[in-house]
Amino acid sequence: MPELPEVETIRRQLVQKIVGKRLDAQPVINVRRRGKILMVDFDDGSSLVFHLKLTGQLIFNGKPSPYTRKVFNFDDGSQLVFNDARKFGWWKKVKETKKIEERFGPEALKINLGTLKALLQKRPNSKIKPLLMDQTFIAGIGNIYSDEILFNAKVHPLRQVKTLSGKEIQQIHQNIKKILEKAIQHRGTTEQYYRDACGREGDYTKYLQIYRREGEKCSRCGSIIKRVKLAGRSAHFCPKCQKT
DNA sequence: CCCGGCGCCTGAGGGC
DNA sequence: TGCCCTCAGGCGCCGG
Repeated sequence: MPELPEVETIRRQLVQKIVGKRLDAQPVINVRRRGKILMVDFDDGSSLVFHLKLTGQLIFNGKPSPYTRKVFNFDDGSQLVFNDARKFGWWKKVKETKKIEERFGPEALKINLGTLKALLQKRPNSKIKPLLMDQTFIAGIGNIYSDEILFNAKVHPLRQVKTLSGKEIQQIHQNIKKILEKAIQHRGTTEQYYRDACGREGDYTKYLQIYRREGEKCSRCGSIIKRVKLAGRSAHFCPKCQKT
């Protein structure tokens, strides 16, 4: 599932590959990201906006497959191929991205501790995991990285925000940065479908401590990792390291 | 405010 | 081997 690190990986690669090229006679001037959204900007202020959702791929000069939904052709003969097995992903051309960007909370990698604390104070009764995944609260974190962040911060995914100590909030804040940055360095996590813009799998998969490890031993204390469902999503945690 | 459930879609994996 | 069933999951929307 492409979350912030995966989309950022694709963004960085596409900046190198498509800026300066023309799509339908229009020059690409930049490739930006907001949360999990990717935006290809043109010189007239318009943009092509993508959301990869669960199984979307954006592969530069990728080979068309049965899952290919759209091929964007550049003036030099190169192509950007959009694949999506589950068809949840979307793209659209917009005159400007302002309205789309406004819907998101602060960028997960840019938020400072004070801002995070202030935002959390407004939602005292929320459970921490769904809140971290709420894109209007903080932008970029999904199911995989929220599990990893909370495991590393030693906070149970169902903890109510108002029960969190200052130290725990600080740990959450530090691990948001630490984990997302490390995941970017390893070009993200490939569960099944994710590929970077070069068609390669992400290497962060081997660093996952908790996600999809139900029944395995916690790397810190050896307890058996558990999984709970909340609102149709799974949360993985160590029952000993991450207390309710 | 907060939560749960549904629908979108289809591959994967388990049971038999 | 192969068929059928269930599940996962981001997100918008709705209802309690």
